[in-house]
Amino acid sequence: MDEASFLDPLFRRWQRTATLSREDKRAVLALPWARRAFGRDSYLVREGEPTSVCTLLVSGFAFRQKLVSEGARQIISIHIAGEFVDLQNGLLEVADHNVQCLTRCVVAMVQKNALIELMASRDNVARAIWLDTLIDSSIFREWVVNVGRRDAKQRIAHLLCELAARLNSADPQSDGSNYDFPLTQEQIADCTGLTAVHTNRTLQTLRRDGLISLSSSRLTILDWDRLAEIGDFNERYLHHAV
Amino acid sequence: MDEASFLDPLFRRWQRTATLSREDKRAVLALPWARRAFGRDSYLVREGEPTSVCTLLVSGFAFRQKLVSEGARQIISIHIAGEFVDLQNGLLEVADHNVQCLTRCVVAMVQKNALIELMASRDNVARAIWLDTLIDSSIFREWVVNVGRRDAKQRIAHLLCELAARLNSADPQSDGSNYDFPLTQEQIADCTGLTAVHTNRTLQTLRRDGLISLSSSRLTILDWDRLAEIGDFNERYLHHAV
DNA sequence: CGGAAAATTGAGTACTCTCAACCAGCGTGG
DNA sequence: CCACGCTGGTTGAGAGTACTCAATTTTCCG
Repeated sequence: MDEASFLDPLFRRWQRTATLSREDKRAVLALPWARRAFGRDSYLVREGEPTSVCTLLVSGFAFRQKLVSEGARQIISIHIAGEFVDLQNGLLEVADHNVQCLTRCVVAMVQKNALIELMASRDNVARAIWLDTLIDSSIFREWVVNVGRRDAKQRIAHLLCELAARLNSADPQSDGSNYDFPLTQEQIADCTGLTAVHTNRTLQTLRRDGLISLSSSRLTILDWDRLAEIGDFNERYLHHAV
Repeated sequence: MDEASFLDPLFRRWQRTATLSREDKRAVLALPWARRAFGRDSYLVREGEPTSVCTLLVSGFAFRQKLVSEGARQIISIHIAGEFVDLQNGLLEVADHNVQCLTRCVVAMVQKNALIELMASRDNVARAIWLDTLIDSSIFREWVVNVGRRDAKQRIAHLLCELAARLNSADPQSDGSNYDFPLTQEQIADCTGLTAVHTNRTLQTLRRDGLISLSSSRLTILDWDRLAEIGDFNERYLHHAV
């Protein structure tokens, strides 16, 4: 991937929901960034540590996570290529949660200050970035609902639908009902507030019901309508976001 | 409350975490707003409806909420006086959740466009507003963790701690361990993803253990340290916010 | 090819839910 | 001023979803 196109996915993403002029685009693409690669499970952000960079996920998957006192882990969101994984820490001095790679990841790191200055000077960009974080928030809210008021089958169905919808929105070429699924069952459990064992059994009932096929990291949604209905999935909360 | 001081709580709140100049303050206080009062349970924002105003809670309590298909309700956050309840909808065309009054509320309504224009012209204000929504997000994340990975006792303890900490931070004069508690048991249940019955029983064990006293809408935290420990409460995620 | 990680299965447990009844406080109206 | 009705709180019993622990199989990766 050449230099020029490295920040392109980002720009495309912002373009979708905000109005950015040619100068805005120039300014965004002029941001100084550093390319880095990370292995599975590497930390991109650590709770308690001061934040200084913003990390754009160029390829791969990442997730947000917090640990509770007994050591249990709750995953708070999944991030796909083209998304900033830590805009949420934009103005916060100290990270309040962890961000980890789900797969191998290539990222572009931008100094937080550069981004904040860019926002101060270009209000369209500021708006685009704010919007990005607002959509993240909306997803957090839906996750509160998911783990708070749905049963195991619904939670997992909802999660599968969300990922499919976002992947599809990010790349309309892709087939949202058939994609490389980056989560282990234990991670699905941590997304949904379940145990790995119960997640396993619940996935089996989804398979038995002919809703999905999931093996060796490949997910096929066999009956989107029914899966979405079971998961009470309404994509309004994604705000046509990636 | 006279005109001049109506937006004051807001300004004080933003002042705490952002740097605003005298001109910024003038611009904020010059925002056109309309005072309105609402009764208990009134809707301030309705899911699915276009958003056009931003609502500052001047007095009273409000909450965010979403309904699932079976009709169950999940409360996503509580808001106290001095907070904007729907900045989260700032750039979103259509609300993705409901906001309701928990008690009688007095609010100041500001046209969304006025706020967005203010942000475009004053980058300090934009930053303050963004920060506000980022802190909201952080609270959402903690709630995902709370309902996802804690048991009933922990969830309720955490909720009580959070409210106390925020009230205290909003008004350092107040005694955070003894405050008017605005939630019914059914609402506590909807915050924590439990049923009202189980919430009742869990509150009883908290009382029996000498941790709290709660009756007729008055909460006293008898042993803050132990309650915070049980609830796995670490206020970092509040970012010293109100 | 071998070891580790991930997925699967079984059995027993327990936390939380459901349903249903009952009590208590309080505002309203006769 | 008391009765009524409503909302919110409390209790009991039984059911069920999800958990724990532990063993086993399968898959993945070096």
